[in-house]
Amino acid sequence: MVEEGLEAKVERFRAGLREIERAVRARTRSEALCCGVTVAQCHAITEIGEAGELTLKELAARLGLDASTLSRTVEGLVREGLAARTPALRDRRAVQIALTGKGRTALDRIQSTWGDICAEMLRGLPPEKSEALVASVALAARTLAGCCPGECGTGGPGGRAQER
Amino acid sequence: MVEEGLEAKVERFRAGLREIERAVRARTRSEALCCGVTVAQCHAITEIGEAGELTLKELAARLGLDASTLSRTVEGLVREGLAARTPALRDRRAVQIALTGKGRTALDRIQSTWGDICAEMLRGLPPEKSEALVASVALAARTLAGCCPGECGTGGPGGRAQER
DNA sequence: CTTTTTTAGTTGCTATATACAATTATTGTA
DNA sequence: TACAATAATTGTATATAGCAACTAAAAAAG
Repeated sequence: MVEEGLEAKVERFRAGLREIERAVRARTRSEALCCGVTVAQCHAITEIGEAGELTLKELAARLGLDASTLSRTVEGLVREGLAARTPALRDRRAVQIALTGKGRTALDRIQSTWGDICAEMLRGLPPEKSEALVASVALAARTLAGCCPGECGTGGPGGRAQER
Repeated sequence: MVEEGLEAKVERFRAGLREIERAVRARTRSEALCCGVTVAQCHAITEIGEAGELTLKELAARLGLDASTLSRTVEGLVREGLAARTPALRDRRAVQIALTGKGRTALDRIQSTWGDICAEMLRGLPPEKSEALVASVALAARTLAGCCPGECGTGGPGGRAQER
C-alpha cells in the first residue's frame, strides 16, 4: 500500500527516532548528574524556566505526566531550593511554581550544555542544511506528538503483560 | 562564539529534540500497553528481533543499560514466553537470547504500529523532502550518540541532588 | 444562599525501571 | 594450579510514574 522505497525510508526513520530517544535520554541523565539534579527534575526545571511561572497542572500537562508525579518532583525541587511554590492569587487551590535564583543557575547550566551539543551539531553544516535539519526535527516532533495519540486497534498476541 | 542566527536555531532544535523524546516515549508506552508488554520489554524485543540472537551483554550494550537491568527484563520476556534463553555453546557463562514465535508476533505488531506512524509522517511529504527528513534524523541521532558522551566540565551550582 | 459538582493539589499505595554491589560460575592467564 | 577477568544473576536502593483516595477551594445548580 505504500509506494516503492517508502518502506526502507520508514525503517531508517524509525531507527533514527529510537536512537535519538536513547541518546537524548542518556545525555539528559549524565547532564542531570553533573548538575546535581535528577532527570525528572531536569525536565521540570527546563519547562518551568521556559514558562517563567506556571501551575502544577500546567506543568504536568506540558510534560505529559500525571499531576501527582509532578507534585513530588516539584516537592524535591523546592526542598533543594531550586524552585518556589507560592499559592496562586486568583485561585487558592492552585500553586504558582517558579525557579529560584539557584534554580535559574541550574537551568543556565543545563541549557548551555544542550546548547553546546546542538550548536556543535549545527555548526558542522552549511546554513541551508542546518535550517533544514532544524525544520525537519520540528516537523517530526509535531507529527509524532499530534497524530491520534490514543489509538490501539487489532487486539494483539500478548494478553496482559505481568500476571502477578 | 556562534555566528548570528545560530543561537535561535539551536533553541528550536533543542526544543524539537525534547518534544521528540517525549512523543516517542508516550507513543512507546501506549503501544506497549496495547501489545501487553512493558516499555522496557518493548525496547528489548525490538533489539533482540533486529539482532536475531545475542547475549545479554550485547543486548545491554545496544540499549545502553546495565546488564542487571536487562537480566530482569529478559527474565520477564522469558516468563511470558516472548523470548528464550539458551546457554551459549562456546562460553558457558553466556546466554543466547532470541525471540520465540510469540515474541516475533509481538515484534511484528510493534513494528507495524511504528511503521504506520512513520509512514504517515513521510507520506505527507514530497520524496525529496522525506528523504531529507530521514537523513536529518539519522544525522541527529548519530551526532547525539557520538560526541563525547562522558564530559562534564564546570562544577556547577547544585551539589548532590537528594540529600536523604 | 445553600447544596452539589468540579477542580487543583497532595498523599498512600503500587508497579516499573534502573544502577551498583556482591555472588556464582566460568574462562583465560601467570 | 592459583589468580585475575568476565557473563550472568540476585540483593538492595532509588527514581519515576500512575491510579485512587482525600482535602480544600471554586463553580454551577437549585
